Amino acid sequence: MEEKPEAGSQRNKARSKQRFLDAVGEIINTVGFSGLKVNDIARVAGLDKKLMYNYFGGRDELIDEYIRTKDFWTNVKGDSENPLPKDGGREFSKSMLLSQFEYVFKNEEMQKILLWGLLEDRNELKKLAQAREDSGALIFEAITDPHFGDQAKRYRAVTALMVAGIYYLDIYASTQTATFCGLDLKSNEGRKEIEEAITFLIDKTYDDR
Amino acid sequence: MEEKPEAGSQRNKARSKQRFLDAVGEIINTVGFSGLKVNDIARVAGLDKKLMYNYFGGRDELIDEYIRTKDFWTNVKGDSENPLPKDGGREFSKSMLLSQFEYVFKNEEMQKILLWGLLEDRNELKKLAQAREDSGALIFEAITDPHFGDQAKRYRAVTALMVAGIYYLDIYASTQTATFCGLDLKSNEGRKEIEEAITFLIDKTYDDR
DNA sequence: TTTTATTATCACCTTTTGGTGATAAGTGTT
DNA sequence: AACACTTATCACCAAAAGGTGATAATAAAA
Repeated sequence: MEEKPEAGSQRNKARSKQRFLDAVGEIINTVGFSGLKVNDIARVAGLDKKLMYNYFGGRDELIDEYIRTKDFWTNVKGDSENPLPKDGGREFSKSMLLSQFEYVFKNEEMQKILLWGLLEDRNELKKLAQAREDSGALIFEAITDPHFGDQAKRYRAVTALMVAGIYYLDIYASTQTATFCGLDLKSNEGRKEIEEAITFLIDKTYDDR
Repeated sequence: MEEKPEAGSQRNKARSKQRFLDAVGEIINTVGFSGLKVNDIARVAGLDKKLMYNYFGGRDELIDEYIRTKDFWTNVKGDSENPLPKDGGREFSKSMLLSQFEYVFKNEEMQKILLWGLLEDRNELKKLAQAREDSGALIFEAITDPHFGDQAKRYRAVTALMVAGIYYLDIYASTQTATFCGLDLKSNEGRKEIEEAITFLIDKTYDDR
């Protein structure tokens, strides 16, 4: 009953489990959610499907485990012990939104996860959405709520619109060929317009307080 | 070779076709896109699947026809012969965005279509996206572009963020139980915050010109 | 080396799904 | 009534998909 075979050995439970998880990601990125069939996952993983049942319990449990590995947000909050910014978080907000705009655009796997959360009411996806909320709450409560005072909800609503808009526009850019409001969201020009609008709107919101 | 049997007759091609189209909508709204299986569509329609092949050619063609019936946007542009508003479209923009926010929230079928456009690269869905663009272009070119002049693209980018944000938030509200940026998008309070933010941001954008 | 436990594959089964030819049941015409 | 035409159902097939017991191959322990 040994637990840690050498890395190069032919038989390795941990490595096989990872191959199944990787296969899920690859299928989602290439074929889409509808491609997550038992036989196809096993084929992409290069292993027998029986192992999937042995190691995870079944396809659903494998997918849940995959989702759990994709918690992109818990990493974000890392710098929570920074000193309180003097500008009430104005520059922090702008750079956070702009980096989200770029990050989601480049990270198709993240786009898929976001979409997935709007499609299926799978429990693990709800947990992920909740994790995003918890992560964001830390920032709101520590930085922007104190700064905006009784206007705190106004700022949250503005942020909600921006974040949601960023998500949608990035996903749209990756999947649709058409423009959006006449802007080419794939081009540098189009994206620059959006970035400037984000900066503009956040500035106006801070100016108004 | 009579073409129009009485409405109450047992055999009626037009009515049967409509039943298939309705079945597609019902399945999308209850089960989701993954539920669009040939046998299930026929079962929900209450007809034999063979008719689906006879009348539409197959499932894909049926679905395409369904999508074609869901062109929500061509109806919107109805009032294009209105006189040019003196405020550069400020109030028009606000009321349009606010009514979109409410309309999409209440119309789950529309949410599904929007989501679908981000998921599959089906040709009919691209056409729908293009139709939205064409419809919006009329408003931009007639009203807001002239008003904003060399800032026209700035306004378009702001609108893009708002519209995209509205879509995402409404879909999120219908599918996720969690809050978004701490706001309960299902509640009147939460939605009021968003509405006020929309009004605020559009006003600031017009004020800045 | 033999033994034991783990890792992996294989063959096989059942259910689901997509698809179609043959045929029945209405509908209107002559 | 006999006829032709349209509408609808049925029985059936093939392929795809999910799922599992038996068994082989490997690695570690005895």
